[in-house]
Amino acid sequence: MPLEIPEVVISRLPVYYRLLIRIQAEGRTVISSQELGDALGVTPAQIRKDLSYFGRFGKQGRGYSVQRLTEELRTILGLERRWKMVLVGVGRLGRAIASYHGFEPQGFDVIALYDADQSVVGSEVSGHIVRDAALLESEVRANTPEIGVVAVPAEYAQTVIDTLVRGGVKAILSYAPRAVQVPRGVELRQVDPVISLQSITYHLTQNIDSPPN
Amino acid sequence: MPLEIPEVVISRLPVYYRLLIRIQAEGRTVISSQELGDALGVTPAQIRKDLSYFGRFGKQGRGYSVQRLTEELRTILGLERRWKMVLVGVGRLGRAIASYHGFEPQGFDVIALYDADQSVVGSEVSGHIVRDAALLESEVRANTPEIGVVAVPAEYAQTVIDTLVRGGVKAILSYAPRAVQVPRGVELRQVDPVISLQSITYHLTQNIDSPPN
DNA sequence: ACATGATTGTGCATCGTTTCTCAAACTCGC
DNA sequence: GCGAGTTTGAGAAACGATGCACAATCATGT
Repeated sequence: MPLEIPEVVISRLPVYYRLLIRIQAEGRTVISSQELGDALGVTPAQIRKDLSYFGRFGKQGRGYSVQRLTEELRTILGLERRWKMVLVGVGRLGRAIASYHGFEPQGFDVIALYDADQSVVGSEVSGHIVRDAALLESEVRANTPEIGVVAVPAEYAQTVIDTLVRGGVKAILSYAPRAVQVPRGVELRQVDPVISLQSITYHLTQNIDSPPN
Repeated sequence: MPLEIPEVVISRLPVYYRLLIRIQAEGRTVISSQELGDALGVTPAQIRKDLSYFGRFGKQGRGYSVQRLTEELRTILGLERRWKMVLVGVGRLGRAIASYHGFEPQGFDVIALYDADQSVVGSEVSGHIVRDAALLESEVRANTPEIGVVAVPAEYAQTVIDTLVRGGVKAILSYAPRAVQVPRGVELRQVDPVISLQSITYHLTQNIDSPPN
């Protein structure tokens, strides 16, 4: 809390956390920064420095207790509690997100689905009755989900995000294929495979028969 | 080609590109780095510096020709051609990816689907007959897709990626929820909404009643 | 033709991140 | 209990990215 922690550091913690969960499941009880680094393809120094922002969790000559470190990261990341999410947009993509089974085991619950299309409002999707997007702001205000997941067409994304923020949501996970803005104090993450692919193709285009150095 | 371009710069180009496509659709013909920066929430200097790695595309006193800049970025990013992808894993997630309509308009074609589960091999998914994952390496070698998309369970992801790489794929887009490694010369991008959410919750946990400064 | 105003491209300073390094602390075997 | 071997935590150096600031250039209107 005293020191300002770099955002890059925060973004790596979930990666460490997930690896530790797996290592724990494999039955290991102690692990060194060297081994962690090998498994992730990063330097051991980076892992030690990242962790040192939050405390002294290791033991010289020995390494880190897998259980202890897992618990520390869980606390640091706020993963000891469950988080409520609302999903806006139940088209093709929204339905896939709604039926994705990877959120719930990690503590993220989709509590409601919204769409502006009256022909899907009222229908059932993944165990939820789709609600009218016109109710979004007031219901967000009432039910206080922490996170809004946006899976609407690009042209509506900014408006939906503005509405979620007005309703009091403090974080947005956007799947919409366009740049959007959020006010200070609201967290934004964008999931966009096409953007990822388009930086891949830059490299594929360069390496026309120039092998790795 | 002479100078080494920072990876962060490359990763921003697709974002600029997409914005420019939209601006072009809106009918604008010229735009300044100031306006681009405003629309993306970054400084104009960053945009100018990023673009200056590749050439001098702007005009003092005027800005950038939207059409010219769009074309330049398309060339730089290698988006003038189409790219072949194979998708491995046609479970819940794989099916969603296979039926995602956002790849094809951007030049990315899924040419084949693979799965190791014999009960889905041979069935039709999104217009493709699912092929046996045992054939993956040889068929990749024969059909030379540039990109492998991986949507298999975490425990198989590394093996599948190794197979794709042996087959000659030069880039991997992994949706598997675990850290994986690729050899030098192979591009890797990971799509992982849960990891994104877990860095969000760090911030939500911090801001317990401490308003934005 | 010239003055005014706008905007680029880039050198440089600043800021942020990563890696190196090593003293201190610990383990383990004998 | 001691010595050899490990490994952490953190200061400092090295490296990398960002933003400032301004000369150079261009557009526009008079």
